[in-house]
Amino acid sequence: MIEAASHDTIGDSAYRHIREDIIFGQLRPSEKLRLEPLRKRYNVSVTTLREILNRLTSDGLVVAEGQKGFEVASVSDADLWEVAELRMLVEGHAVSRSFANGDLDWESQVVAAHHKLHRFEDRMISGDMSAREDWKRADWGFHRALITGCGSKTLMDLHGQLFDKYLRYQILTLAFRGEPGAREHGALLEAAFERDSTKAKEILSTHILGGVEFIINARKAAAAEQ
Amino acid sequence: MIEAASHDTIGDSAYRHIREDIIFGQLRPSEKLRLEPLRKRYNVSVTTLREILNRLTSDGLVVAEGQKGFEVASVSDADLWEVAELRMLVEGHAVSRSFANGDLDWESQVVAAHHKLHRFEDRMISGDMSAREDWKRADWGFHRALITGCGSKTLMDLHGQLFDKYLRYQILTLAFRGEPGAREHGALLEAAFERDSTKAKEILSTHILGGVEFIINARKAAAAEQ
DNA sequence: GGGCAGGAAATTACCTATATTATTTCTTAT
DNA sequence: ATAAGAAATAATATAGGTAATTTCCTGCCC
Repeated sequence: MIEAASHDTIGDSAYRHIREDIIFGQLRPSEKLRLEPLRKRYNVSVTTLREILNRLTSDGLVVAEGQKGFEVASVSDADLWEVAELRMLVEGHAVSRSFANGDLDWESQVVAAHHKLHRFEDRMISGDMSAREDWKRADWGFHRALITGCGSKTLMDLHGQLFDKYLRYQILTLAFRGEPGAREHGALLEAAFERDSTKAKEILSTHILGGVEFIINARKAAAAEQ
Repeated sequence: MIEAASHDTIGDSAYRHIREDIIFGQLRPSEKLRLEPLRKRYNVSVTTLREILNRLTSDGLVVAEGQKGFEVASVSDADLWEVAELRMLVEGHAVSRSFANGDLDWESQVVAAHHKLHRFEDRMISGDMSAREDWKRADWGFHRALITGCGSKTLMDLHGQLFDKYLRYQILTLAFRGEPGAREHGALLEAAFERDSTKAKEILSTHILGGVEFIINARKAAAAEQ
């Protein structure tokens, strides 16, 4: 969920790789990140690896304790709530700004992003779960498109951080809510046309809270199966 | 503005040191951070130094470009606006949550923090500018105390990041607004007693916007002097 | 059997040294 | 003056080694 830059070092690309592996669950929550095995897995030296883990620590996806090394940030319902609440706050604000500033180009981008997302949603709803990762990327793309008009890089970066953390929970629980989520996306598109940011914020809150509830139920079910 | 942990490594303490030096202007905005001189200055190896700079990059206080190395994040009026706006949003939200949850212990902490701040403000207003750094720390302490009741670590961390960035602008311009700022702090304390979060948000917005205006004027004046 | 010491093994944090690669600066010829 | 190429500089990446800490194992005692 981070764009590749033209000038990037080995460290940068390994950083993105590890970051995605955490978000997409290849590296499990609370998993101990031993340096030697990881170094081999990502084909980098210990030094470079440590630089990467330090960055991820500042991102909040990895925790480093004393001299005990690194591990993947843990997950909990409480943390999910915190992340979701902040996402509502920040994304809601960004959407307002975007609606106020966005021009026709922006509007077109939003339409394009929604179209793409909608196609994937249709496939998912009709039972084809193979495109789950692509669908998630399209979801990310649509929500990003909605806020690109906000005109604040700081705000966009912050949103990216929060969205990624939220996304990890969705991926971990394989959560696809189906039609309700898709309907909300449609309603968000409508609100964008009308530049009605109050309405958009409401939908967004429903959307995110609905997602949290869904994820928490899925987590409960998974825990009960143990 | 970051608490020292009991178990900290050389890297951790150097990280805090460099961070403070950026925020307090010892390392100037846009300053190129050459590895060899810095290594000597902070008594660490290149390896450790690079780990630290990578962390600061994720914090947004340092930027790393391609293979051109690191430099201190630049400053601009536009960036200040972005940071200030986000601080209003996040701190306002945190204050609401804090007012809703805070118990008597919390209230007492707020009183204590305000008392300390008030003393420094008196000294500053009467012309004694020697305690500028202490005053800034007390300012930080008061704003932090107001939100400690929010009950969300994610939110507190995020606020810390934003406050630090804002603080750098204040320090860089040696900004002390005097009585208006002090009055607003008093009003915030009052709002805390009354648990009136709407009022607190309003005061906070005035407080931060007033600060931004003051800083931008000071920056203009400094630029004109060149 | 459960808990608790003590020591061995593993792991991390940190440093130095070195190779490689990219960028910047300086030179030189046109 | 300008463009091309060479030299110098600086950043990235790797390896290897030391010291300190943590973790794990084993035997002992209650």
